[in-house]
Amino acid sequence: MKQVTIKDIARAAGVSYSTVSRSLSGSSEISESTRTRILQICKQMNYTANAVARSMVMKNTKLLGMIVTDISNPFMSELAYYIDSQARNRGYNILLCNSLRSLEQERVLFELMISRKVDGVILFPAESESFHALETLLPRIPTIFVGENLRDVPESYVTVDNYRGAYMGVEYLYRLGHRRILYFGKRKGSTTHQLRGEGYHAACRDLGLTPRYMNNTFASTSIKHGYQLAQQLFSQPLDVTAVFATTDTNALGLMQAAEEKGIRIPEDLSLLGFDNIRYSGLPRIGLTTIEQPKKLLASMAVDSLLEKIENELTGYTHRVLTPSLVERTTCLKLEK
Amino acid sequence: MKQVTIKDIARAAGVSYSTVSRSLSGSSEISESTRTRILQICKQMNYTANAVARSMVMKNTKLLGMIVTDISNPFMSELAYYIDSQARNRGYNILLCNSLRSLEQERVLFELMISRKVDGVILFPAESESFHALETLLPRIPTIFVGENLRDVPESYVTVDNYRGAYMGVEYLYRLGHRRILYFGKRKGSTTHQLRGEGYHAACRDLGLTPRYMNNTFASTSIKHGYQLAQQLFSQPLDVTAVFATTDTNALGLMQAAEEKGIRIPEDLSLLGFDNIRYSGLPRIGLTTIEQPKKLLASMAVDSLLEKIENELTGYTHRVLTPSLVERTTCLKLEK
DNA sequence: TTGAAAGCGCTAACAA
DNA sequence: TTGTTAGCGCTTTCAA
Repeated sequence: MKQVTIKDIARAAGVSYSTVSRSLSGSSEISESTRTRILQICKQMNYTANAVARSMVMKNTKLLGMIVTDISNPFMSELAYYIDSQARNRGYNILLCNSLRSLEQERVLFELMISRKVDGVILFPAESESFHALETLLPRIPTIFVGENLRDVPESYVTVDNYRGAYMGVEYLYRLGHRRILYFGKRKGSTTHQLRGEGYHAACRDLGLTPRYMNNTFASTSIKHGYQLAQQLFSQPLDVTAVFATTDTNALGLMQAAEEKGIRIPEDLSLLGFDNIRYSGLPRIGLTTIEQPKKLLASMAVDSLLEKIENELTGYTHRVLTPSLVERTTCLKLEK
Repeated sequence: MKQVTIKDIARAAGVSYSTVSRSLSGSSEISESTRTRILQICKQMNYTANAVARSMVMKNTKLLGMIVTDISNPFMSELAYYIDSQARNRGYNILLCNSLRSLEQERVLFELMISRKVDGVILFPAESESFHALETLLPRIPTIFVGENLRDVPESYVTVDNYRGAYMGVEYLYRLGHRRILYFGKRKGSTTHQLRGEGYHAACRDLGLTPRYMNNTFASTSIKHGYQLAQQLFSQPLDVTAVFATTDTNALGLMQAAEEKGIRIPEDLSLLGFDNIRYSGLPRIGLTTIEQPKKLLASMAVDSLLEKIENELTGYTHRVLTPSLVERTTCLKLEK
């Protein structure tokens, strides 16, 4: 598996290795004849440029670090797909890591990215504290936060307008005739979820409804935790007609608990989610939900980051996209 | 963002840079006193080793290329999660790419991996032809194929015993009393699916059943294609009591079509899948299926690959794991 | 125990 | 248009 280098090509072609380099880089002043001749020899000798060596001198790697909390989460993996394709179009590849929602892991990984000299990092923050935990490291490498509102934090991010999304959700349920709407799974430690809660609250206020919460005491909004939380909810009589779940995964957990309790959705209880993960569109599930535009989120993340990298931009940008409602079958219109 | 290098540290410490290098690499002969002194200075000056430069001289990158067909596919993303965690434990990181099931893309990506000097590649083949398409490139970099039987191909792979899994599935349905079992979604161009088909066929033969096929004419076994295929199936009277779908995603598509047609699962029709993707365990879905042990598959893939890399092993290994049945709610026991 | 120096494969400034 | 040379940041002989 001996590596064919530029020198071997130079020797074979009887030229200096800068000539070979020039032929390969396409640009530069060089005669068309030697150029094609050398390219031919490269092909014959099975030469493949060494990207590591090039990185060394070019001072870039054409690599983007992507730190997700968990790639097996459908929201992340869908975003990851779009990010990869967008990045590749622009000549970059993705170095993938999972932080497991641990601030400590996240920090280790971020340092790894610095060490590996990636050109930039796309970060799905482990928590709302991620910014502060990484603050000293951030100036060392262009970074964009994705999917989490960071409020007034001085670093770039792209996210959905969670406040607005929640507000829209309540309005929708209101229009269907619902007046007693529970906000299910409100979770601490995430600005995203805080904003969703605030949007819900504001809509209730504006529409004259009484806000009702069922807080999530668990660390995450997984299906399992939604299920456990819903078991608590269903252990006493229901006094609401609709539930607005803070995430689709939480909603799915609730659905499962409802099934077991014989509570029919939407006949007995309407259910609205948030995120529109792929699961939600599945047959038999058909979860009505507030959608995060994942493809757009991904391409904005890549664009913003590359803008920073390629134009050596300092400062930061905040991009906030408007979510939309995806109507499926879990919300019932109440007859008067 | 000026980069602090080993030279800066050396200058600050008043030693040569080989001394600094030795302090960092941990090993080597060096006095404990200077070692700690230098480490201190590194910390003070915020030094982070340049992994690219190290790769240059060490002739390894501690990077594993991972080429998947589509990371948003739940089977892949789950496997990717385990692979990352396993690789990281062993000091490697993952370079992620999506081939989109295109042989041509796959080849481009494989060459990219060579160029980037990853230490090895984990490949989820685009097709059964992947091996031949990459054959000339394979000797240049340690590679392991994952999730696809390649039969007698002289390259390492780890996969599940698809033949056996399908056989087990038929046996299970037989035990429940089913005698007319349709194999749904048989697809060309993939050894995996061919083997599943053969397992089904063999089981039918051994149990005295008549094999019945509904072939997949589409390129993939997605939910959507399963749905379309099932629409065809349901356009004429059903003469089977159970359907064995070639993948869970296909089964999910069929489920949707059944729902629309008013065909109840499992009351009117039993349904068995293959893969056990996460979707399948969801409430309301509860798909009974043949499970691929994803965590095990992932760790075997990493282990086999690292063995090849670190021991500079030549030759190849084939590892075939036995799948297992996961019983949920889509298969009905027929009363005599 | 430490330092000097070569070299990994490449690009680019400068000369010819 | 081409060749010569320095150097990217690091590890590792070899010598002191």
